[in-house]
Amino acid sequence: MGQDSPSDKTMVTKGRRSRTSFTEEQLEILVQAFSQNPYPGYTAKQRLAVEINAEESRIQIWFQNRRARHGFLKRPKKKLDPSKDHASPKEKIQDGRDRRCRTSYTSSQLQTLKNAFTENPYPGIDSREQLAEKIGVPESRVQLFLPETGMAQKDQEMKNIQEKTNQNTHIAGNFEYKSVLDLKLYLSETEDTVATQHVTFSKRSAVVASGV
Amino acid sequence: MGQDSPSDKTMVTKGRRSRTSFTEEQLEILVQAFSQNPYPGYTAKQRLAVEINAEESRIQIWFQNRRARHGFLKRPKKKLDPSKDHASPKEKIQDGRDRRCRTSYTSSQLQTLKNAFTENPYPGIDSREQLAEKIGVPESRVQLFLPETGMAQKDQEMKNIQEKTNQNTHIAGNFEYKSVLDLKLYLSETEDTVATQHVTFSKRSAVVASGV
DNA sequence: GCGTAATCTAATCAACT
DNA sequence: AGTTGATTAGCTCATTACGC
DNA sequence: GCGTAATCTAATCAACG
DNA sequence: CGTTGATTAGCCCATTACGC
Repeated sequence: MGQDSPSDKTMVTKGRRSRTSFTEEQLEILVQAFSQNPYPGYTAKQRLAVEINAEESRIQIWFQNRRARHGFLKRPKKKLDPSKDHASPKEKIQDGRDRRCRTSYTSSQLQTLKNAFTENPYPGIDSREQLAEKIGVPESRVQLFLPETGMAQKDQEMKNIQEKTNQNTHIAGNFEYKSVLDLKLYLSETEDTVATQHVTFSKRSAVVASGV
Repeated sequence: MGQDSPSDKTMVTKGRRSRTSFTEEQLEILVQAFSQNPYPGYTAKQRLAVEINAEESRIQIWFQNRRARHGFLKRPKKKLDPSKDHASPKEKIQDGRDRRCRTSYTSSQLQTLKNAFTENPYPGIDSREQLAEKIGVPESRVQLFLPETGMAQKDQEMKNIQEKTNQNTHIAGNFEYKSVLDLKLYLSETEDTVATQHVTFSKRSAVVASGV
């Protein structure tokens, strides 16, 4: 899905944010911070933002790109380096648990956002800042709002539920079931009597390993 | 749900269509037509509209109000008066089968309508005519569009599906099931062996009458 | 607990040098 | 043309975790 | 066949005489 | 203030029937 006609691309890509260029000193600080922790929390990013005089969202993007391009893929599940110092237990844990506070939108704000979304799902930077000004929300939040929630979400959800309802039937024991959820119920009801069944249960598929 | 504060009512009821007043002769013709057929088809209404020089939608409303207020409730299912003439079989059947052609909306028109709807679910006559002009559709269609389709519909649909998914569990045989659909499957699988079960199956509930 | 904002990865687009 | 900031998709909605 | 525009009823709002 | 045109809801989406 790479090469489309350039016409629709111009629709999509009009008015993007002007490219930020960091100075030498700014980059120095960023690289230094990255080497210490490629996954800074919100406060860390905020601190950096103040330190180098940039928006926090730009720093967010910088870290994302840096992570994607300078190795360091696969975010460590908990802490990847237990050999390091673990002296101050409170100072070290700035890894995952520190993020921007959830912004909650009033219904009128949601209205405005949804309307803007239906009119143009890919607003340029100017439209976004206009919106941000209008509803009193940082532009970075407006930018991230659209894919997150709103109508498209609802459409998708509906489609999924539809498909889930029309899901292929599964076989368990002597019976046929339509929904994985019900299969689970059935198995949990019978697992005392038929204890040797091995069931792999994921969100969307269930496989019965052994027969009755 | 009758008496709310008058404030929101003014929001809802601002800018309604100016009250049409029919002349004596117009009323005479309308009453005459009503006595012949209280449920005129589209062509009949159109004919009347030309005859008395009024919009077809106004005539529609007039007939609705007349039906509601001058007896004649309970629309006959097929034809309520078989004792009458049945000589010309083609001329008589102008009852239900003659209606305005479906207007189909382009996606851009739908966009405009939906946006207008989310901005203001109850537009006044002026907003409606503005919209109608903008998208090239009769105002009467714009007026009727909003409750018909659009977003609200989708919301309702989702809510229903949600409820269907979270339906109460049912008991059949020794097992517990979550979905009525699955209950149906189960029963159909076992109905040879347990043939005396009586099942009432509707869209939303299934009741097992007899035990195993 | 559910809803959903925040966050993430992978891929691509595009401005600047 | 390479570098790198910005944007987009994420397809049985990506994953996580927090506010209400 | 499904999606949905057209149509309907019952109730209420509200302008005009 | 009654008559009557206009509007709104229709609560497990009001019902009907037509276009695609």
